[in-house]
Amino acid sequence: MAVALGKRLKECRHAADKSQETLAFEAQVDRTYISAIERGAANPSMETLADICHAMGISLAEFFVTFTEIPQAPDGERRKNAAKPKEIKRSRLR
Amino acid sequence: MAVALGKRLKECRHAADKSQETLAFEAQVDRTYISAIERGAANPSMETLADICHAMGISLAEFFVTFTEIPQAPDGERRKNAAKPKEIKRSRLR
DNA sequence: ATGTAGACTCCAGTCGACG
DNA sequence: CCGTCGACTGGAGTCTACA
Repeated sequence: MAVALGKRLKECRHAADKSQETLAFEAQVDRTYISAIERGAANPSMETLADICHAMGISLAEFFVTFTEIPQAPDGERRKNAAKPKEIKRSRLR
Repeated sequence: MAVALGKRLKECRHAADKSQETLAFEAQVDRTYISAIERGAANPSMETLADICHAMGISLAEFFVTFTEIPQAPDGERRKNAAKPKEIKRSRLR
C-alpha cells in the first residue's frame, strides 16, 4: 500500500522532471521525507500529499487514478494506538 | 480542502448506507474521528483513509474522482513544524 | 542526487463524557 | 445518531549529518 504509493510518486515526479530535492522545496516538505515516502517507509497525511501533488502540477484524482483496487482489510499490524472497536448494538433491527 | 474531503466522505458513507458508528467500527477507527473528518476538522493519513475507503467498499480512485482541481498552494497556515526550505543551488545550470 | 539514522516538536488518533 | 471537548499516547514531519 505505502509501497504502491511510493512507486506512483516516483513515477509522477519523474514525469514532472524534478529531483527529490526540487520537489521537496516546492512542496514545502523535507527532502528526507520525500525519500521515505518513495521507499514506502512513510505514511503521509492528506494535507502533505495534496501539497506534493500541487507541486507536481497534478490533481489528486490524477494521482490516484492507478489505485483501482480496494485496499486490503486492516489485517497486518496497525498502530498500537489503534481503535479497539466495541460491537454495535442495534436496539431495533432495521 | 479538508472540508471538501469531509463532504465527499459523508456522501460516500451515505451511499453505503452506514452510520458514523458502523463505519468507524468497520474501518477500525474511532467514531469521534470520523465525525472530525466530516466536519473538516481533521487531516487523516493515507493508511487511515485507505481503511475507511475499504470499509465503504470503494477504491481510492473512486473516492478521489471528484477531486479534479489542483489543490491550492501552501497559502494559509501550515504546521508550525513546517519545512523551512533553503533555496537550491545548481552549480551547473542545465 | 538519494538512502538512512537519531533526536526533536507537534499533531494524528484514541477514549470517555456531555448535550 | 451526531458534534464537541479535554486528556492522553504514539506517529507525522523536521533537521543534521554521514555515506
